[in-house]
Amino acid sequence: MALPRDYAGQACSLARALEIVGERWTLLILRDAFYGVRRFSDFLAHLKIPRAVLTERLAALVSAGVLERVAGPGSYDEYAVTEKGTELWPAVRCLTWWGDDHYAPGGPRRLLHHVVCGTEVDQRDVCPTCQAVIEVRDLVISPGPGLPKQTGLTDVVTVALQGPHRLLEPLDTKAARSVTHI
Amino acid sequence: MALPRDYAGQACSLARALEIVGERWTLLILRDAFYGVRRFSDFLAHLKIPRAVLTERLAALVSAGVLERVAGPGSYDEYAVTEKGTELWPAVRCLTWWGDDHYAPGGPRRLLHHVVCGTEVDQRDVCPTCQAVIEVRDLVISPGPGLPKQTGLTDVVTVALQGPHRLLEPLDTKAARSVTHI
DNA sequence: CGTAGGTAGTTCACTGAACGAACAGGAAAT
DNA sequence: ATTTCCTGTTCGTTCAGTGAACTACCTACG
Repeated sequence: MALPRDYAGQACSLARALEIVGERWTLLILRDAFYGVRRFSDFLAHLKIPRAVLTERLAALVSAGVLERVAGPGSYDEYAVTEKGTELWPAVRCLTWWGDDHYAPGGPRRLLHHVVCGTEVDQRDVCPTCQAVIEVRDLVISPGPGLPKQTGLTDVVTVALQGPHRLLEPLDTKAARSVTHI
Repeated sequence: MALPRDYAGQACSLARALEIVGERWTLLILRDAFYGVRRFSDFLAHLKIPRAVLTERLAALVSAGVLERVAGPGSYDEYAVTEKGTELWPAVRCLTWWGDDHYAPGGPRRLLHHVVCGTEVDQRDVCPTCQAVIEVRDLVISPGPGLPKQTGLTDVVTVALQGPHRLLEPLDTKAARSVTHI
């Protein structure tokens, strides 16, 4: 979306929000973070984003408190979604839903189920079975009917998301990496 | 957000959606359209956006079917939100809510009430009183506690939004204009 | 060890979009 | 008839995005 310039003079909370997540690539980075991507190289491989832009966007998101830089299992840092960041999930979900409705002729590319009961959730993150609002961590994402098969993408994130995966749970990109080498 | 370039190769509905509404200014234009702005000059005055950019964004939104160009009361065309466009309301609302939560220390800048019962609505467009999902047209927006008073902005849209206003109802910018001339 | 390769950046030249001011043609107001 | 308003278009400048090359550090393996 938007460019790094601010929307000066707009007495509007939407403008404030867009100053944080409105720039090109930013929401896609955040979506990947919800999917469990945590490493610089994994964002890079999955999004095919210029390295300099990824560096800048991650720094901006950390600075805004949407992501935080934490020590990973190895000696490399990882980027994790903060509480403030998880509160952006509804926005990501709404936009994705709209895209599915209008630009996914084969049906949704990804499905979301409630982890405790397995029910597919509605557009408002309310579980039809449990009648309760679902936490982001209690959502499981899995490939949907509209997801193109075998598109030649072999990056570790794409491979790791071939199966169901709980949101915000770090992807096991190490395992996915070994799969691609077979 | 983003720039006019597409997010090629992303098998993701979020990327599709961002190709439509992810560019800089686009969501702010759409927000104004929900507020009832319909004329080129009113978007221009309220957003302080370069004319060439506004021309291009409006054309892109019309081309995408989010807005449609209709004959206005005078001899000038107006831009109206389509059904496809109204389906983007949840995304606009989610982002605005997040901005209010984190960047509006004085409370929400705008309040939303259900037109049939007057109840303030929750984050999911569900009316706590009616227990039903609310249509966009049934929402009334009014100035909230966090809205800065008397910021020197005298554009017709800002003036027209000083009072409560039903979403998608065309703003009476003519009346607002005469007010500013007093 | 030592080397080869992976990781997380930085730098740089090129391209393209955003910006703001000036200009243009038709409609409205007086 | 003249002026002002409205909806654009044009144009030069500025600035961000792009992709390739380069750097420094860390890890794995023989």
